[in-house]
Amino acid sequence: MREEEDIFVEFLRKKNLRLTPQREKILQVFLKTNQHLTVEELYNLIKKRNSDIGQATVFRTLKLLCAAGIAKEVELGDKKIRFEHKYGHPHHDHLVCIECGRFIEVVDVNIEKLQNALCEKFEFLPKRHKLEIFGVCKKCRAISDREGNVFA
Amino acid sequence: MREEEDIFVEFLRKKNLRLTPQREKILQVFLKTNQHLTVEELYNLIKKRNSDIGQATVFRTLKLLCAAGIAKEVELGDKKIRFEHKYGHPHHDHLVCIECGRFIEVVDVNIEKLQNALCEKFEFLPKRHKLEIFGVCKKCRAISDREGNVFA
DNA sequence: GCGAAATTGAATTTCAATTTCAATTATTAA
DNA sequence: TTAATAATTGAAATTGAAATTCAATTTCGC
Repeated sequence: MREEEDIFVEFLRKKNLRLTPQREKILQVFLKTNQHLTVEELYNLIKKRNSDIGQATVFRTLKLLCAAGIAKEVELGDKKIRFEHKYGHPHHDHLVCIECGRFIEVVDVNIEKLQNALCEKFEFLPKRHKLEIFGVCKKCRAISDREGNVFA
Repeated sequence: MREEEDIFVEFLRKKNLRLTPQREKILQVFLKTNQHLTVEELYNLIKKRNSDIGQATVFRTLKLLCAAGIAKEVELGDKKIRFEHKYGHPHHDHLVCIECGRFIEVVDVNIEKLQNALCEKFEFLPKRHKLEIFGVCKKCRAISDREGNVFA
C-alpha cells in the first residue's frame, strides 16, 4: 500500500504531475480490491464508498497507474479491459472459470521455459505473453455433480 | 475449400438457413486469405475484389461460419475481433510480432501437457486455452540489427 | 496574490460490434 | 402460377466501452 503510493508519487513527480485527492483515493480503492475490475466497476465502487469522482478521472488514473507499473491491463474472456495489481505481483497466468467467472492465478516455470525454447526455435524474441485457460473450477464442478448435470 | 463449403451448406440446411450468393462469396474470400482479418478488413477485401456486399452481411456470415466450425474468433493484442480458419486447422497458439504485426502459428504438445497437469493440480477442468507470446520476429530482429537500433 | 500549468468531470466523441427495419429474394403450399 | 410465408440483405441506427474535449477549478511556483 504505502509502497505503491510512494511509487506513484515518484512517478508523478518525474512527469510533473500532481498527486490529487482523487488520484489518491482511486489508488487506495484500487489496491484494496483483489478483483480484476473494469473502469466502470471501480468507478461504481468508489461512488458507493463515499467519494464523488468522475469516470473520466478513474479512467485516466488507471492509465497512469499502468504507466507507473502499479496496475496492468488484462482481459479475461469478456471483451472488457480489466485492471489488476502489478507491483509486487509478478507475472502469472489465469485459469478462468466459465461458470462463475472467478479465476485462479498460476505460474509454472516449466511452461515458461518451454515457451522460451519454442520462441528460440523460431528465432522469435519474446517480450511478454498471455496464457489463459478457460474451464470449470473445482467449486463449479462440485455444483454440477450435486445437480447431476447430464452434460458434465 | 470444397469441404468447407459442404460443411457450411450442411450447417445452413440443418438450421433452415439459405446459401445465398453473398454467403458463398464471403466464404470464398475468407478461405482464400490466411490472414486474421477483422470484419471490416474482410468487407473491404470483398468490395475491392468486385462484389457489393454490406458490412452487416459480412458480419453475420462470419458469425455463421464460427457457429459452423469453419471460422474462429481470435484477438491478437489490438482490441479488435479477428477471424481465422478453423476447419482443418487444429488448435494452435500464436507468436505475435509487435513490430510488424505478423504472427506465427505454433503448437507444442509438451506445453499443452504441462497445462493440463497444472489444471489438474487445481482440480480445474480445462476446456480451451489461449496462449499468445508477444515479441519480435526473426525478420524484424534482422532489420533492427541492420539499422543499429540502440534499444535492441 | 498572481499567473502558468495541471486537473477535473460532465458531456461528447469515437469506433467497432451489433441490431433494426423496410425492401428484396427465395421457399413452400395451394 | 400465385399467394402466403420465411429468410436475407444492407443502409442506417444503436449500443457500449474507451477515449477525448473543454470550461471550470485547483494547485504550484514565484
